[in-house]
Amino acid sequence: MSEIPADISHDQHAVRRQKLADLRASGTDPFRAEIKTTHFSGEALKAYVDGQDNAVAVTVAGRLVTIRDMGKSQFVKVLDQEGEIQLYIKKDVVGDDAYAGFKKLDLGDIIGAKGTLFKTKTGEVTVRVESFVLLSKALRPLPEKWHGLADSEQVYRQRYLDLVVNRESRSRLLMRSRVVSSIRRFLEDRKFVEVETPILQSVAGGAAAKPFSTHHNALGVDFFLRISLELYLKRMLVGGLDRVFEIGRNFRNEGISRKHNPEFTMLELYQAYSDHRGMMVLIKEMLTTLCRDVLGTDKILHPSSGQTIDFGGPWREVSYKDLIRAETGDPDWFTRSKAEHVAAAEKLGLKVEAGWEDFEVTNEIFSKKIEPFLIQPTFVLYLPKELCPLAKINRDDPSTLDVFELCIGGMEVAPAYSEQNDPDVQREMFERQAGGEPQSVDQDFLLALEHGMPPAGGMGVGIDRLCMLLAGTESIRDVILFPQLRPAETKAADGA
RNA sequence: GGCUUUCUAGCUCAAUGGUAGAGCAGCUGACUCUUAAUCAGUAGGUUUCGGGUUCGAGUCCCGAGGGAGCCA
Repeated sequence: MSEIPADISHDQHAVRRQKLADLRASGTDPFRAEIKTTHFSGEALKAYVDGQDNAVAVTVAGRLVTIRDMGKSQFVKVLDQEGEIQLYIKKDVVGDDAYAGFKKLDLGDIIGAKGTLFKTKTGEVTVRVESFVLLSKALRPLPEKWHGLADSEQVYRQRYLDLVVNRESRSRLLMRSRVVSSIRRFLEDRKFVEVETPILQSVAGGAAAKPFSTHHNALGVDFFLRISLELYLKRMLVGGLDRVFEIGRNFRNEGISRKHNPEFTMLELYQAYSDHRGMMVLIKEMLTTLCRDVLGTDKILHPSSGQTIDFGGPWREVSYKDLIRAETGDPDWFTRSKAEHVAAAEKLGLKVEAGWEDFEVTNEIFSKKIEPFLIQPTFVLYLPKELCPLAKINRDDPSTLDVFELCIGGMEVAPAYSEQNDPDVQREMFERQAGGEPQSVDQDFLLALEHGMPPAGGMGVGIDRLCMLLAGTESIRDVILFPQLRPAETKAADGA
């Protein structure tokens, strides 16, 4: 009994599996071929000498993303790390058998090709292929070539498809790599030393946030994933590393939104014998350098406000208190009672939670009515002392701290402090914040401070948000390769 | 967590409560400088899942799941 073979022509996966089986039957393993490339696509395009067709030999490799078949010749494009390059395959150059093999290739296959560079009549530098090899068979089709991949869920869950098919995603995510490497270069040029500190911590300190918890089996103890880098980097200052930084992942067990991913990347840096004023100079230099490195300009468009953010000019400096006074129209705001603050906040249309402290009511005005409108780079100086237990108290106004928060594009991009290094004051501030939960005070850090930490300026920069600014995007998911999603049942790969 | 919205072919999208369609991709064929190549032909669906209303549901209702946005 023979079955009528099923028509698989509509099923691209089945068609490709059949091609794979045919290749294997003919003795080639389409996953084992080797090639020595000589150029990335971008390098090859640059290697062409104008007017001298077929003078330069190249071997390139990449994923087949476009096929234009004209019978006895075809133009195709392959994509590699640097972008696309066009290949031209002619039957009478590669020979009948090879050409027939080329016709069997599918979009998505990874191939290598050897040939010489020439310019087509429309002026595109192209490889005239002399030989090629299939390096890896793609068993699944690529998304549509013109519209790309639009379904945001698939974009995030199958980011590799997004990267192949959506040019903007690709350049945005590659930009992030350049941001990080530009920052590293900037800091290393200024003698900052990069270190790595623990992610598993028994006290998750340095910020106010809910941590993730986990368990170490052999030690039989619970750990938290770090919520900031701060306390361990300051131990480095105690240890005599005067300029340190770390670029690393923090984890906060809170909601997920356009602006929040549970794991995100922070740069934190500490510089002995500096202070918050020194940090202002440093961050301005760093961000202008970064803009020039990555974008080649000082000015970037901020889409939601329509404004052009200018990193090049002087940056505004204003105190927290002045901003609040201006927003509320009340010059005596900071002498008024909590009840008066609550009433005024509600008048501004804000919801005030029952359990809030006085400073939280005021800060709600800052976060809802002021911060979102600070589009141009703005140093907000001298925040109320309740907002951070790790900074030095200001001498002239002991209700405030020697700190700033750099706001750009309506977001907090970089908080910086004159770091608290008095162990007694630090202990007091920790204990007040801990509110009687002794286990949440990092005693080991306080011990380190008692050994003496040099006066220092310190700063944190949210890398994700910085990238959002530079990329002109409104969603943190656009600058994170694999943003956190709810686990979904994925379509299993078949084992046919 | 709440509200709003969305889920249709591999992908991008259509379809008054009345026979589920198109473009790209696929398949067959033509074409030796194409640029979303072109031309001719052809196949492809558990409309996310489970219930319900109805003579009849992709469409209306209820529930579940995933995504997005707003709020917390």
